[in-house]
Amino acid sequence: MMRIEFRHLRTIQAIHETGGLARAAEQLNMTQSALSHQIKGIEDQVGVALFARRTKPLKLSAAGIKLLRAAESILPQVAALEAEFEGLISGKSGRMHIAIECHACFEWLLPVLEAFRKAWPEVDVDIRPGLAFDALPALRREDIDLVVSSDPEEAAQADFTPLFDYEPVLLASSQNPLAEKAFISPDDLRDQTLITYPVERTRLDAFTEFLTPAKVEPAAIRQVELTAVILMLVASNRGVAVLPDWVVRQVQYNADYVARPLTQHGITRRLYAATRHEDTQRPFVAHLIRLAKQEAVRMQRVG
Amino acid sequence: MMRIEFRHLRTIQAIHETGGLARAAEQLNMTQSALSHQIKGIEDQVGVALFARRTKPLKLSAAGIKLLRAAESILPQVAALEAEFEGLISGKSGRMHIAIECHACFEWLLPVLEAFRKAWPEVDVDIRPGLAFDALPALRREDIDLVVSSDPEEAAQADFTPLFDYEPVLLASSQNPLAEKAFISPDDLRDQTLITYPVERTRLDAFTEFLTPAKVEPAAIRQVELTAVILMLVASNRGVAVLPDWVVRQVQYNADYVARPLTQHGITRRLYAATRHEDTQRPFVAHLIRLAKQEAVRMQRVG
DNA sequence: AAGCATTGTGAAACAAATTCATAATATTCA
DNA sequence: TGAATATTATGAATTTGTTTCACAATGCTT
Repeated sequence: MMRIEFRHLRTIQAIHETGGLARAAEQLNMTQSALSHQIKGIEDQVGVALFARRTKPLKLSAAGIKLLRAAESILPQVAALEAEFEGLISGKSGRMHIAIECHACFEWLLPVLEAFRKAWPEVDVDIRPGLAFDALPALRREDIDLVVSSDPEEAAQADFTPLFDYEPVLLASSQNPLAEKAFISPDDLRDQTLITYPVERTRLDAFTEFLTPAKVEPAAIRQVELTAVILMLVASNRGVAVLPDWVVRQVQYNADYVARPLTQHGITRRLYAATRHEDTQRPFVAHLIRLAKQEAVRMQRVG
Repeated sequence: MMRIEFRHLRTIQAIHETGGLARAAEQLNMTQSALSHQIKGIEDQVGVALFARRTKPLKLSAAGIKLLRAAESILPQVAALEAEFEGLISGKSGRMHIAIECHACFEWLLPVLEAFRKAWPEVDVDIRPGLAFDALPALRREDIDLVVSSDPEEAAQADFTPLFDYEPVLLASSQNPLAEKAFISPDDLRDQTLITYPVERTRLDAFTEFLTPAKVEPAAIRQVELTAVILMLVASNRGVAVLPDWVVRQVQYNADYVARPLTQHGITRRLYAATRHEDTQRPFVAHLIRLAKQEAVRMQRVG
């Protein structure tokens, strides 16, 4: 059982254009006989005559005209699709869905994406919230294409490209007694309210790098979504927070805060872009990572 | 070299709907293996991965989604086309392009077509002017589907179905001397201006049935397109005309005209519907002819 | 009516899609 | 983690569909 196929649409269009089987056949690189068989094929299948047969230069019948109209509407759609695929192959277009484990990174990432969109207008860019946890498996299964993370995992078959180093620092109101100290020790937080983003402890530098190793628990924990709100709460001395130095630096003009290193010599963390191995070298992926690094440098200078 | 085919569109849609090769295969009455080969086929052809392969219930990739979108747009168009063909096959739809050799028939045909359009809304109805001459060859080559004619030709392989008989009569102003006569002889027109439709003499009853056999030429001939204008000119005694009795009857309430038979016993002509032999029995063709006869009967009663 | 241009046809050759059987791989659950 | 289960992949054989070749048939032109 033969159905209408693209071949038939191309054939009917070619016959109409050239006004004859033989010429159409030439245009399609086939024999005239093939086209004759082909037409007979669909006519038998759909049960209507596509051409007026009494006339010699074959002429479209009413049904044939309907088919031609369909061809004229459908074939360009397919051509457009193939052009899109062409873009995917040549690397001009693609998808760049990003997950950020580092909660504060949102503000840094936005200008990066803005620049990226200008350079790669055909790439479909998005930040996927909600999968900050389990981002690496999602990366592997192609739910997303890039993860901003500070925990490179050997196991995950992904490339971790370093973006920039930062220092998690303690941010406290200048009214807070801790403002007196030159640096902060874990014990200093026993009687403090710690304000964090609403994510697991294992994703928070304050715990993974500082409190948990020292087995110290703060007096209270308060979870807040927005960086701006955290800063407000700290300013009014309702708690202290651990944030990347560059976040702090961007608000330091405000005298209500003080920033202090964690431990005597401070802690240094490194942020990575995790990508699937086969993607890392793709032009627009590499470009996004480059832009991200540049933005990081610019950001460090703000201080 | 394999191209994108409808089969691929149906496949990707089915896989998306059912969420798996095996289930999609069942829906399409194929084996899972066939689908696996099939998608491998297009992927090789278009050069992009349509599915994320690391995951087990196969999931569409960015390119796959584009293909799915195309499928969702294209497949309904094809379905609609096939439905149209279905209509053509079942005889509910079709084309009914009509040529009228008989110039006066226009007014009689219009109400017929009005009724016909209501009964067969899916049939594409039209009156094709301009090919009043050579209408029978056009019928044979399927340029048109029905010819209203009063000259059945044996040669033309067409069916001539009688519609109704009429009598061409002479129409003259009541001021005209001919109004005194009980019937008209060819010689009576020697000193008259004859008003006719602008077509060849061989298509005018006045010549073919009356003047030409008698080798009589009127004093002058004036050609006018519209029946209403002919009537007006006759009323103001600017000439005489030969028109079918039923045309005359429709205006006879107007005392300015008189109608007189041609020759002592009058001339009788018969109008036919010519159709291609293979079409004559098609339901909507037969119906149109029936409607035409009915309208003719109704029209004769007006007098 | 003859000649030319065009379309149609059947058999053979060719190309492609599908199946069968089974392997490989991912996911789930204990 | 490993066994069980579900899902997809693969190769060879088979089936199905398409194209070609050679020539027949038909319509068109003069």
